Amino acid sequence: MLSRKAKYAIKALLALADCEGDEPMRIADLARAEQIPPKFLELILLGLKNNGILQSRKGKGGGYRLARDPSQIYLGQIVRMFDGPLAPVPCASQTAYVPCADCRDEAVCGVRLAMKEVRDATAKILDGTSLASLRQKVDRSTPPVAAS
Amino acid sequence: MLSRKAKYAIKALLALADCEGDEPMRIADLARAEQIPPKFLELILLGLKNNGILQSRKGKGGGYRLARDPSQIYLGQIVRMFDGPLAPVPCASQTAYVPCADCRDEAVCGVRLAMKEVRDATAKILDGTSLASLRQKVDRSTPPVAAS
DNA sequence: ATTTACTCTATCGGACAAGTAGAGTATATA
DNA sequence: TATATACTCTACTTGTCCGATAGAGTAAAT
Repeated sequence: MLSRKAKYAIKALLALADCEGDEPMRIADLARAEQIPPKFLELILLGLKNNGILQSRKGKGGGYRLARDPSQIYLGQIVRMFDGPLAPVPCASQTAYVPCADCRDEAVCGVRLAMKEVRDATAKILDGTSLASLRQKVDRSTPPVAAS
Repeated sequence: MLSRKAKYAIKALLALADCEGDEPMRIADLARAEQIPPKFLELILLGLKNNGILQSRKGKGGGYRLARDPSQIYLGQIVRMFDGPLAPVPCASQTAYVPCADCRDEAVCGVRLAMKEVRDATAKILDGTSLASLRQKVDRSTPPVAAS
């Protein structure tokens, strides 16, 4: 399950990637646009900043903007930052491997083997999807509508 | 994250699939073999029985056995039974779709789009892996060792 | 009749997610 | 320099759910 934090983070980042103006966006505006509790979003954006994904400016005219190009920000990093490893079980994680206590012989563990497949598939998707490519996908998946 | 319940369930089912003797296995034996708290396993096996995956026999010589052939029991069903839908967000679920409150326009939601990919990949793996095929995979992935 | 083993309900502690509150700090602008 | 603006940070609350345990009850074999 994706946490609200991760979900909100991705939504906010997509919004920031969209408004390509170099002007930073305020927390309050972002919160209103994406229907996120403002104080909660505050926490999330702070986290993103502390992980080098956002830059901030204080004071009047301040706010947040992306620290890198949208094509260089991958969902995998965001999800891991808020929700931890992608693998459904710690013993199947690549980035945060932890053996499990109950497990006679890991090499013969069916759960681990199946979950490793799930992890690999998930990682392939999330580490291969940047804000930029996700935006493109959304555009492409939306059927073109005649201008009204 | 896979819950302990789902994990224990898969391990227990694999053990039951392995000991192909038609004799039922007792909770206590299964618990010992797989390092699972017995009373906890009890709950899990009961759940599996109530979902038609196991059969039970009471009294002396009783215990649990698979209700179907191992090739007809898929991980997807087990995981969903204990952990709910596979999709990381409810709005990306196929079997238990629920729209999310915060979402101006679902058709344009990048989170949903990306998570639908994750769900599809996960479902393809888990709904395509039976106890029997998982067992084969384990056998194949274990490097053949000279008999000692 | 008695032992064995599953059946079911209730309960508990602890962890963690989601959200809130409020004091503090840096910056732009008048 | 004064002041409003807007980010920074810590702490706390509240509720939910997971993992696990306890114990009384029921069915079946011998």
